[in-house]
Amino acid sequence: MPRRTRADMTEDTRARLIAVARLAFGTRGYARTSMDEFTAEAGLTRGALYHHFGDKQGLLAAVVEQIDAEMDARLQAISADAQEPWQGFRDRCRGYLAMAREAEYQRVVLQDARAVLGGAMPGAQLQCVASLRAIVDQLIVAGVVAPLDAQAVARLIHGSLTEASFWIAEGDDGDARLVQALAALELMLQGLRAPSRDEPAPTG
Amino acid sequence: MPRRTRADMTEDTRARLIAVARLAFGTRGYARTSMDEFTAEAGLTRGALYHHFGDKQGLLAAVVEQIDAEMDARLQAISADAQEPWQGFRDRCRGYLAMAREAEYQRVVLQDARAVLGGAMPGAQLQCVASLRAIVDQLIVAGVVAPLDAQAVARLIHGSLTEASFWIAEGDDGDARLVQALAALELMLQGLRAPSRDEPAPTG
DNA sequence: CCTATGGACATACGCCACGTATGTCAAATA
DNA sequence: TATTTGACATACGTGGCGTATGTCCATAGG
Repeated sequence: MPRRTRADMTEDTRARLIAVARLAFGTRGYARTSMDEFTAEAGLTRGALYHHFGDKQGLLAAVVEQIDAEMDARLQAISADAQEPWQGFRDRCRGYLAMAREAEYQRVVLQDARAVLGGAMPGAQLQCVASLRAIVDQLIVAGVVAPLDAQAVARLIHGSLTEASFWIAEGDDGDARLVQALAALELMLQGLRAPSRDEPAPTG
Repeated sequence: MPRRTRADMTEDTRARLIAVARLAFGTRGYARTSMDEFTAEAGLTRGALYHHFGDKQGLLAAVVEQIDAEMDARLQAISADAQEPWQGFRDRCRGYLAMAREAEYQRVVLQDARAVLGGAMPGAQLQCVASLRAIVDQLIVAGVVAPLDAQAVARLIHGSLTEASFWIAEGDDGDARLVQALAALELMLQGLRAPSRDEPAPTG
């Protein structure tokens, strides 16, 4: 077995391409990133790019997939070490709201990916949303959350959190907006809970 | 007073430019719309475009402004003729969820505008969101909604509704997803209501 | 060990599209 | 009627994407 096989070097350049693209897309944005300059920064040419990813969109898809995978792993870690299922769900939502404030995530995943890769990118095709849906499904089966469509709940929550992350990032008042958003989120999530037996159904 | 003054004709071409661009952006999307072809369809050249709107982004901003104004007017009509304040708020949210399913709105406002005009476009700078915030503010003052930050609540709701509109549009099962989304929305909105005196505070 | 094949890139080309600079003509104004 | 201003059209330069073509090296097979 040779020390460095051909497949290894190939995977290296792929990873390097994605890493440099991730940085460029995250800072300059997708449209303002030239494939000539970008590949030069990676020490390659456009030939390597189109060989591996087909076109500019394919590169963006690869970058989004990597960012999404990392985000999902971080969120799974949060919801995993929770004693109560509801707490895991709640903490995961709060964690996502905090993480989605990162400029790279907003720019690449929430802005560019949606426009370039079509409206289906976030939140369909996103591991973050799929995991959230699974958690909601478990909560519904356990009777903690009211009997609703798990997909609908997951998308509603995901949408509110992403939009809130933009709002928080717009403000320059530190974490003041984050606190406000978390308070409002708390009540909206509470509304999803299945009513206990001795609790009267809400009127209106 | 001449029958058709110069300013009238100018406004005509402006309106025609916006109308044709609105159609093109709504069907082909922003990126795939050539300014050469588009202006030709309007019976003009690119000279007229750059004279009135500065650049392609300026044209998109004008189109978004028009679409948003129309949407806001339709929503104001809904929330205006409601006997109870809460009903007006609730119906407005439901109405927006139904309207946001339109392909033109999704494509132009929710997809392209966010990426091209920056992340601040929807929902800041959008009349829809500003009106929703005002309604929430009134409900908070009236004690119907819990004491929260109206901006945060409005953005959370707006985000969930836009995301849900994409999810509904992705499905081909008619209005089944709309019904599911409305059910989940109902509970999330109920969670925002201020607790009445004889009602115990939610635990957890 | 030698050859052939295929994949991993680099190089070169054409095309499209945006923005700008310049020109023209009609309307408003004095 | 002379002048100015604004509403367009025309022409040009530039940048960037995708593709076609070429080259080189690693791996497989005899």
